[in-house]
Amino acid sequence: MIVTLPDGSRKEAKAGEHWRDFIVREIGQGLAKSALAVKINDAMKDVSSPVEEGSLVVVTASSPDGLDIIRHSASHIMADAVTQLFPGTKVTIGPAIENGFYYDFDSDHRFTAEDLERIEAKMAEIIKAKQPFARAELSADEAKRRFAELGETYKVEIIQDLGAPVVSLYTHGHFTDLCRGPHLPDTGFVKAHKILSVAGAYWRGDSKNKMLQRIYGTAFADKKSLDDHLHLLEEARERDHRKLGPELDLFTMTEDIGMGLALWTPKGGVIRTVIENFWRREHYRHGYEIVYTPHIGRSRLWETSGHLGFYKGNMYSPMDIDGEDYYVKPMNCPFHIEVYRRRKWSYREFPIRWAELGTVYRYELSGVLNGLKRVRGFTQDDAHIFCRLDQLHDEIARVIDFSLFILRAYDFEQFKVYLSTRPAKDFVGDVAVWDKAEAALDSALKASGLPYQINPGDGAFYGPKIDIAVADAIGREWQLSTIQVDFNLPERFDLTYVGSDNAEHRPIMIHRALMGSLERFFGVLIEHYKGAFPVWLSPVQVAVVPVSEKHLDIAEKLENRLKTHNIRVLVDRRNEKTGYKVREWVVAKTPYIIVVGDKESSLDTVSVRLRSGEQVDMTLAAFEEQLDRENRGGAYF
RNA sequence: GCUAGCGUAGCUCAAUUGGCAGAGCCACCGAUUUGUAAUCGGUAGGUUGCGGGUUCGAGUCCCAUCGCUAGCUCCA
Repeated sequence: MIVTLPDGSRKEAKAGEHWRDFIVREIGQGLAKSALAVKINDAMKDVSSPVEEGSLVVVTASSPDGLDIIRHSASHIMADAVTQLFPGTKVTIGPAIENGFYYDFDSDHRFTAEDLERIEAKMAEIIKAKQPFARAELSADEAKRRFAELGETYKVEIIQDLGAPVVSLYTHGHFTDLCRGPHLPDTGFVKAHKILSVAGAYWRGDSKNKMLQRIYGTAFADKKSLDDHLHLLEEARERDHRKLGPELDLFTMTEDIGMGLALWTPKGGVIRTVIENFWRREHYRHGYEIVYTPHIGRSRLWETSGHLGFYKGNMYSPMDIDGEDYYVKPMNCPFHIEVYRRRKWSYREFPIRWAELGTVYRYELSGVLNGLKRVRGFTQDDAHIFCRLDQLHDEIARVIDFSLFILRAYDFEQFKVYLSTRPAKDFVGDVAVWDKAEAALDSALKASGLPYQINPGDGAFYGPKIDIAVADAIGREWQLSTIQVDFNLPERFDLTYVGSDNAEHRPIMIHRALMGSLERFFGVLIEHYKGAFPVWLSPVQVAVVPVSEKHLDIAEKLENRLKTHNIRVLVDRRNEKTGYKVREWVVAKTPYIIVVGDKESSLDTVSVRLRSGEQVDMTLAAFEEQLDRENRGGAYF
């Protein structure tokens, strides 16, 4: 029996022996010890499973596959611990997930924070005992009988639904679970684990089913990786825009206004003003025109657009105006289309690019609302491009470039791009047009030089789309830009243009948003910058702290001088000690704090305190030059 | 929407088994004239989210409601 290793070497395996023995003999003791599982012909198997012919990859903790196995095994260990500590608990499913694992339990007992600690400790015992994971295969009927005897009704249901004649069970210690595997050689391979939280989850994710208790945990190959991960969680907590936003007085939400509706405070307003001005300036520069449209429209509009058919669940009830139903807009597109429909268009005028910071309202389930990241009222940095099919490639390429330009301005450096293609069924438009559009998106992406991933069948029913996600300062991914081709609305609204052949043709529409929504983008920015906005975005760029009342004159002189540079500068006139005032501006994450006293009477040099806490004396001229640069010339305020 | 947890002054938090709602910061007033992360003293601030109920007595227990937080298939 021939086994091919990743380096291409071919080894002889003895029929009947287990992978562990093979690895010890043919590869080495070291790898045998760190082997968590094997991947034979791309199928994951236990190290204790019999050898097979094919190409072998030994899975260790350093691979994502290995980490998944550690976590999956950890979820079994957790289920073991929970059933030991809380007899009568029914187990359901417990997969490895992106940053850990979970297991869903059905129990009359409500798991508390203290319970989680006990579970974690019990798991440590099981891990210390190095109990081997043993695989057994048996008939589905036999397995059903065994789980039924144990009262594990969910397992019986799962086996039923699987419909497979034979299923596999994994046992460690006295705990047996239905599982596809593979698993670690023994429980001791879980080197670091942590139980994180508990929350409700419906059986099979269906709200009609019973609510189970889902316990989340994570596991790693070593203590340091776990600690790093916990630090990341802590870091995320510190950056949380829901904490920083009100703390830095950037935005607020009130019970009286309603959930999911944000208020931008004056300081947040400064940031938004800069973001919007930058956006407007760059849109004009990039060949867009800006339009403004109202917040409501007659039901007839939304019938034509199809929103009342397929989007009604996200729209608010209509209001009656003179006996007519009007709807608050959940999207801007029908309005831009009406702008288009006001007259005839020639192919010579294409492409047409219309942008709007359009405020929309969408019903979202109360439970999914989340700070600024998921709200019910928000402003999209929306635009619609009307073009011909042959212009699609260039237009998409331009939008991608533009998107990256905008996002890079906010210090996002890493991007992930997703191309979603035609759904298998339930789509509008010709397949041939879809194919051409997808080819255009694909080649535009290739031209951008960005790596991208194709999500087959994930496109909207009306056209393929490109989504761009950024990685923030701590590596979390946020999908911001979306570029969607639309074959549907031009059809529904019977949009036309006159071609060179003097005949009428159907334009293609592109919907796109670069930041997504200003609210969500702001939330992401707060976390990305940890509230320490770069100078051009900072609400207060320079705080001038006079040492005493005697120095108010010189402070105001400095203030006026900086104002001529369009700098947002404030003099702290309060009757407090210097240290007190400095502290407050530091806490507010002000980029520059300048203390002025007797030493600065001439203002030739100023004493500048940087965010780092470093204090530098520099000439006023040099400081102004630096500010101008960092403030992008004050062009956006 | 559903499940669980949580709502005390603008903020951060106290308040024994049900037994007089309190502190610091912030704000305001006064003193102080200050040199790079908190000067001192005083004053004000509350129908304990809102509404019911149990009780001699409710921040505490019960019901309802509003809001916040976590989660609600990444399928054995």
